[in-house]
Amino acid sequence: MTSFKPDDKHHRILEAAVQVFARKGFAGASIAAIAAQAGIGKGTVYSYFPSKEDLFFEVFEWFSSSLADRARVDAAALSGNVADRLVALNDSLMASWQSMGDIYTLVMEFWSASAASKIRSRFKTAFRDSYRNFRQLVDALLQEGVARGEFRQDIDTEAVAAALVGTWDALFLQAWFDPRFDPLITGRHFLQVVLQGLSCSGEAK
Amino acid sequence: MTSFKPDDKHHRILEAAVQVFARKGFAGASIAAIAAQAGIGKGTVYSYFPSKEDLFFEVFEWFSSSLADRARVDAAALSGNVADRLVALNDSLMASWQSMGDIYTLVMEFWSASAASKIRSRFKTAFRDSYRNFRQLVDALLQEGVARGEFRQDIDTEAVAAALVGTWDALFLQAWFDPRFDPLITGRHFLQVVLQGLSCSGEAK
Amino acid sequence: MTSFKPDDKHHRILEAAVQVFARKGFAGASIAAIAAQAGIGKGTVYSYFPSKEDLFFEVFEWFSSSLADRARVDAAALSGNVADRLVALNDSLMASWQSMGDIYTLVMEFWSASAASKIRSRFKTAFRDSYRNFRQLVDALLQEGVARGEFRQDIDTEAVAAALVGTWDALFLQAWFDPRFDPLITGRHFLQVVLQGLSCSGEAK
Amino acid sequence: MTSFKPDDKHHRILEAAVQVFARKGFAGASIAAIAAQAGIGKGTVYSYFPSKEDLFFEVFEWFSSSLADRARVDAAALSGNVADRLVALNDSLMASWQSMGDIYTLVMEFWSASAASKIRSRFKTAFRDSYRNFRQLVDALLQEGVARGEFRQDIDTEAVAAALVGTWDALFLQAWFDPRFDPLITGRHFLQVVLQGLSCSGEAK
DNA sequence: CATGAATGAGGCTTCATTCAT
DNA sequence: GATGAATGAAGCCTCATTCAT
Repeated sequence: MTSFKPDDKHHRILEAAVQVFARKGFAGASIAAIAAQAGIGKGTVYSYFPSKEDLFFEVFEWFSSSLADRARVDAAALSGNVADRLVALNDSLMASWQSMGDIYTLVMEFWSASAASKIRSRFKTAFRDSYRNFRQLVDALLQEGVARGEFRQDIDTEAVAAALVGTWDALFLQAWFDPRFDPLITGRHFLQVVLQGLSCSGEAK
Repeated sequence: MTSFKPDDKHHRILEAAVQVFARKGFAGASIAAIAAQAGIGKGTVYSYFPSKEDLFFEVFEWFSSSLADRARVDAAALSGNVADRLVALNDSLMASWQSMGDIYTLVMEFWSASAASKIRSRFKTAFRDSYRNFRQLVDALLQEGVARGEFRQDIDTEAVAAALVGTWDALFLQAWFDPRFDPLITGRHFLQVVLQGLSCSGEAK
Repeated sequence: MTSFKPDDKHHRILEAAVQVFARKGFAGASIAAIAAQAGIGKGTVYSYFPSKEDLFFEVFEWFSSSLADRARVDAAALSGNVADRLVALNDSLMASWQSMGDIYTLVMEFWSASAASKIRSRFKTAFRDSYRNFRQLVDALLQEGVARGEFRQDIDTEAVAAALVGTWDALFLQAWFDPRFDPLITGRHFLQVVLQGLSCSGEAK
Repeated sequence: MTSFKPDDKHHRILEAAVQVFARKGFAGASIAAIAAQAGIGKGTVYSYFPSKEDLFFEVFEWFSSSLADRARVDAAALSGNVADRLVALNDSLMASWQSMGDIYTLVMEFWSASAASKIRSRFKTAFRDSYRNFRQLVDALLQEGVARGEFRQDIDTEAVAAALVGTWDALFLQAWFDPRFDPLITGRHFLQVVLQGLSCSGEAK
């Protein structure tokens, strides 16, 4: 997950920061700990990052773009049936989160930072854009489904895209709190219902 | 939203803490600021709460049980059609979040606290239980729908309940990041699709 | 050891203070703890004692005069042989300390207070007088021994008195640090040597 | 008395701590005051000592080992006559204490710390060992005196050693309380009596 | 009189950041 | 460049003391 040119100091620090921020949270992580984890001196961190918050923000950017890349690749990977591609996206995302292991806690730290850190507006903007992008990606998929006649014409693809994106987020959140909870299967089962709703022109309500 | 008997000191402090934690986050909030907001001396806080973390946790408990109460009431309010009740729940939840205003950021602080604070396990457990309860509440609704013949027999109600709960969470989160985003309408539109999927027995996939 | 008219509030507080100061030291003892131990309200302490330090000083005075009374009684009790009376005094003092149990730590707190508390000069003066009195008491005994012909004429009774007083103090101190150390027996054996030195006109040095 | 390599920060802080603890006591001394006395920042203290209590304990260790070294040297210095060496030890100890000046109050703080501080057991153990060592040192001297025929065979050298050690402690304590009191002369005069008692085989009691 | 709620000064400790080496 | 020693602001928390009830 975290792979850089191993000798690049900037990356070494970033990798270390990922670990330490994930383990201790933003407030609990000390520059000293990050430097130690990176195997360098405290002062060196400041030659590469202007402040602890900037370092944290770069961790966020790296994290966020890693995920976006992954999703983009997944969405493009399959062709043909849109429904299958959505299921594949579900599986891939859940697996992706699962593979992050301890790093997942970073997400919660990012949320918190966007709510209350000194540079919250930077986080908020980035989060907003990141969500917009992801929604667009899913929206494009859905529209393709509509175009291909897989889905009904009258659906609000933007709304469904937003909701699906959110559901994936939230399923993994619940899974993080609850070891008994299986987000992948839950996601799949739910997706079946949604796909049903997308395709059949029923009289629900 | 935050209304207590105005002369009860414990409540005064809790109210102040809600404001300050929401504005500054857990780490950024100082006991001094909370005391000032409550119009009392710093030391007084400590005759009502053993520590900053305990105070924060009580804020969480208050917040979390307020929401749970609200949801329970909403779910029970209407009778008859389950689909309508789910829509009502959607509307009520979104309105409820919306009415919280700045206080919403607390949720993100709670998530962060459950990831990295010194009392994270308390938060994790409470969150887990809180999600379980909410899922059960929605699950019960869905099962009622199945029993009443509104929904198909073969759906995984638990999965759908979990996903819906998550979707509501996540829609509001996205709305918080993005002023252009309307969670209530988005939620309704998505819900229509889901309800469609729940009711019509199609051949999606 | 600590016996007062049980319904006298002043004494109740003093008794409680003895316990708490002994257990926690001056700095570690809180007025709240003392009040609780006395079974009264915090504020009440201040109707009887102007400040924590004054309360502590009264504890000191009580302690110190209790000991002085005891010593005076012991010294007067026996008549006849001065040597025997010194041995009896040794035994009585050591038993007296021993019977104090946990309260002994107060002595160390008093020393500390006389070195560094805000009212150190009060403590110093009181300690000085208390030592002077005790030295005089022992000196009088020794002089009686000289007068009775039990001891040699050429001894510096004041020096011996001071040293004996100090030895008793210090033996018990060592015993407090070291459970293997028996101050009573050690005191007796040493006293035999001293009595020997007091009586026989030898050519040592 | 307190002399270290002047440029070693660890020692600079220790020296400053000695002064401030002696002047204000453990509870009354603030890290800020110690840092100021050392001419450094508050935070620097914590890169050399983990806590105020640890710093205090190191002051104790320094103090205690300084004294022990001194005593050991003194005891070894003279050879020949044991009686003379005991007198020399008396003189040296008293002079040693006297030269400490204000620093003497540390002893009382140490006692207090061993009675009631949070790390009392560390102090108690250290004190116990320190007393044991000093008693052994004096005991060895006395046994040499017995072996050389200077002293009688039937004396309890351990008891006499313990008592002498205590007497020296206590004489200086009395002197600290009472400016009129001369511990050196008092100690010498008393020692004459003890030496008499050690040497002449009399019939006292 | 007795109480205990309220206070705020004060102290330990942490840690982001700087800067001389 | 890299380092880590030094700093001091900032924050949690305790507790002696006051005072309204």
